[in-house]
Amino acid sequence: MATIKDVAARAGVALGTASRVLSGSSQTSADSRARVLAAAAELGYIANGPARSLRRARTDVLGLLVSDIRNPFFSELAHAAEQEARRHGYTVLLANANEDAEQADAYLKTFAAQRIDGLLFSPQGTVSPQVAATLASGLPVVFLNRTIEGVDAPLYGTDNAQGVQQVLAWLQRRGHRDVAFIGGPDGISTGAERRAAYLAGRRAHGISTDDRLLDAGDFLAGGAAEAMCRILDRGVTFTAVFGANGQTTLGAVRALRQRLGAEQAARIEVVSFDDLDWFEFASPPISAVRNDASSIGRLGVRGLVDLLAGREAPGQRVPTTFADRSVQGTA
Amino acid sequence: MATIKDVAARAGVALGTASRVLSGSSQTSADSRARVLAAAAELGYIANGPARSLRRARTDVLGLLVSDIRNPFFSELAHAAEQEARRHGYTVLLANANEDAEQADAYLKTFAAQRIDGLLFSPQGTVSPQVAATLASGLPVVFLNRTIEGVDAPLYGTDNAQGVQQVLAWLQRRGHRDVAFIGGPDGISTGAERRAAYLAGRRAHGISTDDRLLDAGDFLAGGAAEAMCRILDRGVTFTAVFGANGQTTLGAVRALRQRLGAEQAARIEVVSFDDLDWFEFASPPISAVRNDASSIGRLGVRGLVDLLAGREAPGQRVPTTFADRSVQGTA
DNA sequence: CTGTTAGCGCGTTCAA
DNA sequence: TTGAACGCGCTAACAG
Repeated sequence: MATIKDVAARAGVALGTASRVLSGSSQTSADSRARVLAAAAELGYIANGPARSLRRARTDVLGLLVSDIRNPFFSELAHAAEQEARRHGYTVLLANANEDAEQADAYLKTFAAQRIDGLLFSPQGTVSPQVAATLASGLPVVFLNRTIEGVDAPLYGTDNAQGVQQVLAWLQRRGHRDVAFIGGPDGISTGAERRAAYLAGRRAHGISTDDRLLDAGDFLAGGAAEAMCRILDRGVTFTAVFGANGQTTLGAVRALRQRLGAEQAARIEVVSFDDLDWFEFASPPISAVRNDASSIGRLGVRGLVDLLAGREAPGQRVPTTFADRSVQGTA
Repeated sequence: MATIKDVAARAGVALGTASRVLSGSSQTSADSRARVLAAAAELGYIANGPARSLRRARTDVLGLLVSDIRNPFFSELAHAAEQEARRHGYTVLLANANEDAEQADAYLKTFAAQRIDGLLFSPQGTVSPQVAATLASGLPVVFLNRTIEGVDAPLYGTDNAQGVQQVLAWLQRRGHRDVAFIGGPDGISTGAERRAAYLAGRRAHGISTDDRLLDAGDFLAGGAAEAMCRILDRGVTFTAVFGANGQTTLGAVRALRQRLGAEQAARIEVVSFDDLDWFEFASPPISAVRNDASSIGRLGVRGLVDLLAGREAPGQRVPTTFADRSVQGTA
């Protein structure tokens, strides 16, 4: 692979001149500029990133640590973040914690070794030693979607309170009184916020405050299905189910159909935080809070870029919209 | 951030000794080993990756370029690949071409700049100049799921012929004669292979050879919906639809329901290459070829690791299974 | 087994 | 504007 030395030799200039042309740092004569560029093109020169990083003490790489890349919310977020980062001249190193604090720690170490310039982080909720070390290191950090209590880093995430309000309003409009709520882990900020907003608002929207209708999973389909089963086992009746994220709703619907059969299950209306492709096909169709992953990813990157440029990054709550798919004439 | 020099000073040994202990290259005395390790722990030393890469002329980073990270098949594949790579001591740099050859080129350039050690590649089908340069550079490459005609690199992918056979057998068992087929781009190897297998096998399975029942999209929901509409517009009747990948099936179902309404659409059976979470909830449920993304990702990484170690990597077709969800008593 | 030293490729400083 | 020289942090080669 050609080095800058090869380029300089071919262009008949000194190494320094070639470097100046290629990294555009200072003025060069039109003549040497042209010759260096031509030589570089002929040789297919691509600067050696590690060498450049070593010298400049920055990598132009941002780390993105998400909790579960198979969750469509995060894969869309990752996609948007990547696009936005590229626009600002950064490469994204994507890591998937797989909802597992140990893996998150391992990746944070990898990020540190790679000397990323900044971190986009969707945390598990716990402050492990590695997380603490990362935060203490002075690395610019932005939280995406989830935050950690007491940590001073801007959060770019969904307006959970607003989303839950939309669900509550919908439940009331649909006349539901007995509603099963399947939340997420309380240690994850989105889980806690959505649960808190639901508990705070249910009475005012005419919804039963019977806590036997409440349970929580792990924000994955499996744990949510178990939670749904526990509620069913308690023998309280309900006419609607509210799943606190997309995977949770998936698990809940699965459990309902398995336990009650498709026909009985279809008598229960389902509403979800997070909108998924197939909700329109469910019977009955599932209404949902649209959680704008793209915007969160994009804004998060912009915030981090601001931080890196020494500017302020205040964080931001992204508004939700509600997709009402309830069928006319039923209630 | 602490350097190896700091560690050596603190441990009271020379730089080289610290390096030997920390990278475990050669034998060191138990004493210096203990002292270096202690010093490193106290300082929270993490080796500078770029510097190490520069010196060793390798990065221990693998590039993974997928065509669409928002496609669940690829997000699962990426997840599995990442896990497997980690087991072998590699970090994965994930890039998303977004089904766009230009973006793919941009990422290949980034990979080259980062000096990745090897590439896992799910190509668009076209050999752009950048793809050609990458292949010509001698970088070890493995294709995942898709290949490029005439390029000599091992492919780890689905056994498309087998999968299509399973669909054909199912269609025959269900007594379908008039089947609409929505394929993918012919330039993508999976699109071409699935289409070829379908065309080759349909007559033997008692399926109409009327080519008005054939169309193709872009392997995304939007293009597939358009293809479905074109078939509907031709006015030929059919009792089943076969979507050549998951997103295609999604688009097809959407189009059917929009054009025919949910009730009429429910009279048409749908079968898919790729299995998605929600197929069990569709009415009627959608049967599907299970496409083992995890295995493909895992095997691909192993193949690339073999290549990097100077061993052979023959490539492999991963067998499919079929999820028959057809409802008893109907046909 | 350990200390010393060269140099990976690059950007930047200092002189000219 | 340009050339020459230095050093980023690390590993490997060599000498002891």
